[in-house]
Amino acid sequence: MRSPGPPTRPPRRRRLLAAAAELFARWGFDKTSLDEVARAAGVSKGAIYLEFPNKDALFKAVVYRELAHYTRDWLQRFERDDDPFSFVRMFQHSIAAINANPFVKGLMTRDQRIYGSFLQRESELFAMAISLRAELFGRLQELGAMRDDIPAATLAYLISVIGHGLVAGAEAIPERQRVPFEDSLRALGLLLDRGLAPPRPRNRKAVRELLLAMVAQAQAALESHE
Amino acid sequence: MRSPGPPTRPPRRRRLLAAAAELFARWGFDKTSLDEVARAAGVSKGAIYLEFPNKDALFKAVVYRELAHYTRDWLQRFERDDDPFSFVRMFQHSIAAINANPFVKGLMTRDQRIYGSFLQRESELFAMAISLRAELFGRLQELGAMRDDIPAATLAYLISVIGHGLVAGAEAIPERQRVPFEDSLRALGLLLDRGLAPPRPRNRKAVRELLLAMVAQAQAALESHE
DNA sequence: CATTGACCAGATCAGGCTTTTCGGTCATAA
DNA sequence: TTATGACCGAAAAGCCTGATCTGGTCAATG
Repeated sequence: MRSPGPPTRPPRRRRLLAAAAELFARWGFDKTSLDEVARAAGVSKGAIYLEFPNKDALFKAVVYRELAHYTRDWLQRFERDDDPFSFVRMFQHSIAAINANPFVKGLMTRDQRIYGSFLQRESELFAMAISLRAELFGRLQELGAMRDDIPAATLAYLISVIGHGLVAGAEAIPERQRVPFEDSLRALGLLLDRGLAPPRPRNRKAVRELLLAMVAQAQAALESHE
Repeated sequence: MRSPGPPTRPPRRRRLLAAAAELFARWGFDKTSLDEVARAAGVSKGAIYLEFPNKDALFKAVVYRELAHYTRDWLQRFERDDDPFSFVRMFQHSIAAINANPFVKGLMTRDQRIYGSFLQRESELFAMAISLRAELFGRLQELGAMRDDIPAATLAYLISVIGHGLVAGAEAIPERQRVPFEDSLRALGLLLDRGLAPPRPRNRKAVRELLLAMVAQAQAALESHE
């Protein structure tokens, strides 16, 4: 028996994904050619088509890979944190992890430079980010860990656009008045900590456990996806 | 004696500003020619240069005019509201008014379609929006109407990028998952209402008065600017 | 003296053409 | 059977040239 997932995960596929991730991150979807990817991965161009049906699929696989990385990053930041649970930390870690990953950041801000023409064709990826968040919030509400007088879907949407503003908006603000990313992140955390808190707080330890479990589960799902 | 402000406010200038506002809003800075503006205003092209030193100045004057309109709009929404004071209302009104004015909305989101090449040259306008907000927040903090454990400047920045996310981010979210603007606005209001509240709330009536006075003052300043 | 609009120079655009690039295929090689 | 890379067609990128547009000026007008 083997761990679940498609038949085999040939190393060639990993090398292709790694090479593609690097090139896509640097040059973007449109300006990265499959010839370059093949060369960087040390295989022939034809080999790409033995692993992926087309360029879009390769790119999407890279994004899934990066989403898994992001989730793992988030999880690690969370676990390293001794605070049992608070929205401050949850969002600080989440948005810091988003900001650290160009693909996830680009996904959130619809960065034309990275996603290029892929943007017009694909919407599944964009939808996923929000529904994952909505699901998480719904669970937190059920658990009494988050205010429930606002629908989870609305909160998920709101947090998404706020995150968008935080990572994209920074560039829209004149340098002189910009606030260091960490400062704005902490301030947002403080804001949400109060803004999202339930009327009477629950067992924070249990919430932390649930949260970690959910994130780990999402990460596993993303990784199996490749 | 005459009300303060530059010497005279010839009607020609008003007509030019009105015509320019309409054309710029429809076609954007780059694709609106001064010939068209002159024709729409019923004056000659040369007359534009008797009022404004160049196209940039005309455009900037239009933006100031629109900022004054926006502030008046905000003020009216506020006054029509019987709730003495709450951040819910304050931000709902503010962002609703922003969203209703293409120039202010475009200023906030750095809309290339309206601001075009003007964007690269100008930063003063962008800076102003934030510093006005920072000043307002500072006063609210002094008055004990807003939490003061976060610097006013940081809060102003944060609210700005959140607003950016709210009006710009909407377009970045797949239709299917989008939440009606009013819903997200109300949710944000609820969030900030708790998130920004001071430890012990003050006289809300007084806060409302102060706020109205400050906004009115800002509006007057903008209007005198033309 | 206030106002006009013909005029200018520089930038932009249109379009027709050639060259290059690139996703995807498949006969061939190992 | 697995993997390669030369090859294909379509699309994009350059490129050139002439036409057009447009911000800004200023002699002429009333």
